[in-house]
Amino acid sequence: MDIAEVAKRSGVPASKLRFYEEKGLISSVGRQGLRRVFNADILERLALIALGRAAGFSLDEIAQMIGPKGKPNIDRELLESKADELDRTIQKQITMRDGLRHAAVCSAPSHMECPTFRRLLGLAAIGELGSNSTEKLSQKRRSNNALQRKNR
Amino acid sequence: MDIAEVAKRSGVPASKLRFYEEKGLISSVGRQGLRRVFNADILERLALIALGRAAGFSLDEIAQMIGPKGKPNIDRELLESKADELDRTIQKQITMRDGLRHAAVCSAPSHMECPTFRRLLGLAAIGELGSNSTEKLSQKRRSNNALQRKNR
DNA sequence: GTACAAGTTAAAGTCGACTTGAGGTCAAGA
DNA sequence: TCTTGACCTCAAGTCGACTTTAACTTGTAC
Repeated sequence: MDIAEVAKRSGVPASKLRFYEEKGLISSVGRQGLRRVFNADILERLALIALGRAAGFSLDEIAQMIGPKGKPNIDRELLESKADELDRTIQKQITMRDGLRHAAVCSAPSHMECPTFRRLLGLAAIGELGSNSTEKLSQKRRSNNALQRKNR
Repeated sequence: MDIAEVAKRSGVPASKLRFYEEKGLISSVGRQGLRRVFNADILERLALIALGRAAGFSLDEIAQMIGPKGKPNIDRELLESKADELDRTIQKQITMRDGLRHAAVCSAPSHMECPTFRRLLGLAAIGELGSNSTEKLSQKRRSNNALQRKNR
């Protein structure tokens, strides 16, 4: 298959395929002249990548998990910790969803007078909703970078 | 209160406060020399902003909702549609979480041989997990921008 | 009265995941 | 033979939400 065929079959734009190849997430079996030639199993691999993204993994994490080629070595511990993270996110979102739902039908003259809304506001104020561990990580990475820049 | 005080009380860094002011999300009551002076109600406003962010609103959306000053005019329809969106996200995440959880304990020799995992893979392949309406919107905005650039 | 910590601005940088653009190569069809 | 049009590479741009940096200005404590 050439890149256009893969794009069509998978719904993934060619630019993204090239990008993924550059990142080492996928690879072509060879070239016909300049043109990449892909094996059919690329489709499953792309699905795997999409799944990883949907689960909240970064491309780098996915690259680690599925390796440069062959069958993925997915660590069960990693899966569980991602599931846990997802679960925490879900709980927060449920809180938010219910809060929003209530606020939408609440009879209080202004949202500010609704106790439910105010409780939510309180949670938001102490950072109890928002920012999960992934975000904190990239936050940390950022400051580490800053630190390293400083120490040079 | 000066900016440091607000930062301390709210946990929001001064740089973010200046940024929010620039964006019109908050405003200081005046200046002492160069220095911004904030009224105490800034704290509630910041909580409101944090809440909006946690609910998945962009800063621009929040700006629209809470207006340049005074009490927010939050549209109930908007709240409901955000709640619905959140709900769809939650459903997908529950699917993912359960899938991950299962994969983590699945006895199949490789994840690829596990029907549950493969079902998930199938969903990912057709884009059924991933990308919610918000992402699609910014996607659309991006292409609109590209279009406009082209048409200039 | 002077040093200095803490404020100020405007511009540039960061992060991840891509997309876009410019300029080049090449096989196939008219 | 010549022209497309699909592919190629590499660099630069995009998006949102901030942070960082550089170059000032000030209120305040000594």
